[in-house]
Amino acid sequence: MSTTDEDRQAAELTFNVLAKRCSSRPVLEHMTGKWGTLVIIGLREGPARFNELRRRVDGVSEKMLSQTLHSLERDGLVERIVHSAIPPRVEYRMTPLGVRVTDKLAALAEELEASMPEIIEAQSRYDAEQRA
Amino acid sequence: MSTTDEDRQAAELTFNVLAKRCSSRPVLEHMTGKWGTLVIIGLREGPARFNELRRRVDGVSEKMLSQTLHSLERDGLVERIVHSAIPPRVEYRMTPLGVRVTDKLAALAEELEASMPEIIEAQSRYDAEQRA
DNA sequence: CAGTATCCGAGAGGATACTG
DNA sequence: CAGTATCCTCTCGGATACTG
Repeated sequence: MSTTDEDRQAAELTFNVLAKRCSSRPVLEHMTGKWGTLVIIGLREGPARFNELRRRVDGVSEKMLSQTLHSLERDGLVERIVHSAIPPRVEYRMTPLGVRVTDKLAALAEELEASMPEIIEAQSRYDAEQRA
Repeated sequence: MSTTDEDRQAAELTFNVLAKRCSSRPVLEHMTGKWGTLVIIGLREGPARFNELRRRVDGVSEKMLSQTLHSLERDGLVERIVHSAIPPRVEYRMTPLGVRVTDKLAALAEELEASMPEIIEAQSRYDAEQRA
C-alpha cells in the first residue's frame, strides 16, 4: 500500500496556506508571531495564571501577553477561566484543539533545539563567506 | 516501557526556547515570522528560482522574499545555488537540515488547515460573546 | 532574471500609569 | 492579582526605482 494519496492530500492542504486570502493564514500568524509561539509553548507546560505565565515567557510585556492571549482565545486554542473572587484569579489553559495544533509547534521547537549545533555552524560559515 | 524520560527531555528542550537569551530563539523567529513560514512551505514544494518562488508565495514583495531567504540561508535551512550565466539563474532549495526542521512546520500547517472548521466556529462564538 | 537601494506609512511592541 | 489605557519609539514591510 502506498501513502501517495495521503501525501498528496497533505501537500494540498499545506499549499493552501500560501494563498493570501486563505482563512488559515491569520491563525497561523497568531501562532507563529513573535509572542504566539512562546506563549503557546509556555502554556504547554501546564495551565497558568497571568503573571505566572508572564514569568515563564521571558521578556514578554503585559500588553503583548494580554493581546496574544486574546488572539489565541479567539481562535479557540486557549481557554480563559475566571474564578470570581477577590483577589481575582484567572487561569489560562490549552483547549483540546489547542493541544492538538500546538503539539506540532512544540515538535518544531524540539527539532530546532536539537539542531542548534548544526545551525550555529552554518551561521559561522555564512558569516565568514560574507566577510570575504 | 515508559517514554517518561524521553518526554521529560523533550519538554526541557522546548522549555529552553522560552528563555530570552536562548540561541534558538532568533532562528525560531526567522522560521515563524510572517514570511518565513510561507517561504519555507513554498520551497518544500520543490526547488525554485527567485521569481518562481515569489509567485508561489502569494503576496510577498521582492524585498521581503530576498530578506527572508538570506536569513534562512544563514541558518543553514536553505541553499542558494548560482548558475553563472546570462541571464542569471539562481535556484533555492531546502538543505537536508532544512527538510528535517521544516517537516515539523509543514505538519503544523496541515493540522491547522484540517482544524479550520473548528477554529472558525470558535471565533464566531468569541465574537458573539464580546458583542453581548 | 535576480536582485539592491531608498523612501515612507502603519502597526508592533515597550514603558508607565491607572482600575476593579 | 489581572488586566486596560496611553504614549511613544522603532521596526516591519510595501511601493518604486535602479543595477548587473
